[in-house]
Amino acid sequence: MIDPACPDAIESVFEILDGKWTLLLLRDLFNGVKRFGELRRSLHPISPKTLTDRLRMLEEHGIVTRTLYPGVPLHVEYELTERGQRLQPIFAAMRAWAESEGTCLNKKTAESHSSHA
Amino acid sequence: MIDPACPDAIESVFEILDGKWTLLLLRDLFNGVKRFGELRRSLHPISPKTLTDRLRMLEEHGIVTRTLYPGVPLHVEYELTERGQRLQPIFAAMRAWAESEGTCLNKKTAESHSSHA
DNA sequence: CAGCATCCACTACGATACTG
DNA sequence: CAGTATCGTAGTGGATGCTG
Repeated sequence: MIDPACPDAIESVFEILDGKWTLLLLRDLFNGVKRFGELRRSLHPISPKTLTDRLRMLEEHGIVTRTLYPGVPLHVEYELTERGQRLQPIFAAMRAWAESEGTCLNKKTAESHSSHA
Repeated sequence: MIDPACPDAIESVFEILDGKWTLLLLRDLFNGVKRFGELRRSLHPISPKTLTDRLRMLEEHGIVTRTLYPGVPLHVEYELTERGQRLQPIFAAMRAWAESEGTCLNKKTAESHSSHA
């Protein structure tokens, strides 16, 4: 049953989590304050454009805060808000499911060979 | 910290939930067995192509089963597997988050000044 | 009824180069 | 360091028409 007052609450949440690097990005931020370059290295082949896009989107949704420390060289820190921290149960539920299903579910569950990444 | 044995479990789950109508589709299926046309009407402006795509994807992931009842006219039923049913806690977590944040989070959080939470 | 085939529009993402 | 600007590409979803 869906709360009538909030019919597509789930979609709203999903909207926040959507995007190619969002989950990994949040995972990093759950571990504490991070700098732009730090995230970039951690997410490895992510482009600066995409990383910025994700960060801005999360900012708009009130999930992360951006803090600029003036000076040269630049220093910017990203940190989860309280609201962002509260997303953790969702991650926990996802992880729990994946683990309970065993085998980490290979991306190609129903096939023997993979062709899509 | 992430389970080292399953580093991107969350991504795997997200991969299943991804796609434009997946969440609403699953929401419908949580309510019981559904027929193609039934889902199509419920998801309203969804195209048959997309609905089929989602259904097939979920089938491949072992989330739903497709049952064909031969005869004319055709009769096909879709139903969640046990594996699919176990996704519910994830939905519950998402819904809980959205509701705890109040206001169902309008898609345009940052547009107007929603200083009141 | 329950799809499949085809074409098309859109947009998300990546690569690259440049700037305060 | 932390981005922005621009461009190109690939994938994703929609519209439509046809079929078992």
